Amino acid sequence: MADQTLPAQIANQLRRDILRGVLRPGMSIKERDNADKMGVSRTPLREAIRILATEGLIELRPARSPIVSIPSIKQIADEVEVLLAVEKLSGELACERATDAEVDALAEIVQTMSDKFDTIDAVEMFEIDMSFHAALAQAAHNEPLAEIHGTFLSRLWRSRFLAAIQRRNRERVVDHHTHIVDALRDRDAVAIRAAIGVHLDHLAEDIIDVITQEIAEASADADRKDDHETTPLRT
Amino acid sequence: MADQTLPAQIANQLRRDILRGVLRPGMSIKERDNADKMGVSRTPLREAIRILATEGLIELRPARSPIVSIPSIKQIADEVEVLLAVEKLSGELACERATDAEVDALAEIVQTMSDKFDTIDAVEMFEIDMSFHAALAQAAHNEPLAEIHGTFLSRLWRSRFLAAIQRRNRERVVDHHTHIVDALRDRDAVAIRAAIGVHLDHLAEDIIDVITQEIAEASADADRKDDHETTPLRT
DNA sequence: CAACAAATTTCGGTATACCAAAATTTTGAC
DNA sequence: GTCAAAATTTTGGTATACCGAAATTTGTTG
Repeated sequence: MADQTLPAQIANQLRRDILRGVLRPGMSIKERDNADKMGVSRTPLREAIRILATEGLIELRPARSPIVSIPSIKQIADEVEVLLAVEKLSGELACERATDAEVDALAEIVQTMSDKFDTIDAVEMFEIDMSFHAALAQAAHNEPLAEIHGTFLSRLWRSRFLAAIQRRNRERVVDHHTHIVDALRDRDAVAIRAAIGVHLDHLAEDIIDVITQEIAEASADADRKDDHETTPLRT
Repeated sequence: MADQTLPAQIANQLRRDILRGVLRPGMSIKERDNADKMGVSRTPLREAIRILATEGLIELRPARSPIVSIPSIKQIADEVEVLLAVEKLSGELACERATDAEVDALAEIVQTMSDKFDTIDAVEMFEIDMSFHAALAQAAHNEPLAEIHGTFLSRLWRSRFLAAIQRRNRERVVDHHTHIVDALRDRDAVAIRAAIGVHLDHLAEDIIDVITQEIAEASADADRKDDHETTPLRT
């Protein structure tokens, strides 16, 4: 892990905190506080914040504290729309260009999913899911494509995660991925687009449900102090 | 123009220099030199470099000077592939969602293109072209989509520009755009995908030609000092 | 003259200092 | 007690200082 640059490491840490919900949407990320907390100076932390901003996890406001992004339903829907197109293209290109070894690697990941389904927790399952989609982008042999694919995956990470822990069932998680690999084995571009479409359409619905719920909760305690973990009592 | 942040302004300046060829592919961008030259400190210039790096115009190398990206043919082909998919999606969504006013605005741009074709230079024509594609992304009413569309447009800006000044003819520049607007007027998603496909397929060929040529030239004087405008004499 | 090694310079990465704009708190008037 | 205005603190933006790693130059040796 030490082979990454310091800003990248800091970004990883912050990303985890955001995605796991330690830093909740709307909270401000103060440069000094977080820099001190992590034992680094403001400079690399600042850079880390920019990284997460381009990933869409943090929202920069000129001359104000950056805040953890509060994705609207429309925004999430838009992002799913893009992810859908990007992943369909990846699948299509992978049908043309993937090596047999790469297809086997994808199949391996799905097998792992199936094997471990009942023994691991949602976070671990989710990380496997992420690795599957990353491997698919790799198999398309188009680096910039893999790059934006990664960007949108991480933008939707938290939403997907929240959706995943609610709608956890073997059929969705395993079968849909199996369909994708099967289509890839057959080098069937039409089938893979369809499989990915089904996969993400379901995802979109799940996400919308979860976010709608979260927004409802958020407006319930809208006046909480947003830079403290605990809600302080009013004196 | 003063309403932008300082790093953004610096990035704009550098971007222009790169796209116009003042900073040629392979040249190193030293923080101190450029900061002094532009009368700012290293901090905002550093940030500007990161911005351009995410746009793909600059390549960061750990512990080394960043260099102006030297896109390979494969890389450009990959980027065109992505741009194609992104713009097709934009067109499709625009067919569903564009307001009549937005369609009119697009048509207006094409009209301007046609009117001014014989009187303005390649750079100006190109900027109009860029504004057309940006407006199309806007009409799709999907902000993250417009964002990555912009990213890939700027990554391909220089290549497209080089291609444009070589293959300049009214039929390509005007007719193709007209087809796109017509399809949009008809709200015909299939037609607009086709029109965009034709447009960018031609573009891809042109770019490949130009870049092949540029690479050939570059290897001819491969040993030039890459951080000076003029080739210094060896003593 | 060539080649390798040591000294020097250059340069990116990080930390720190300073400033101006925002936000917050305090204070004073009504 | 309330509200507004002023003083204070907080915070992001920028400049500068410092460090260690790379690259370059210089010097030495065969």
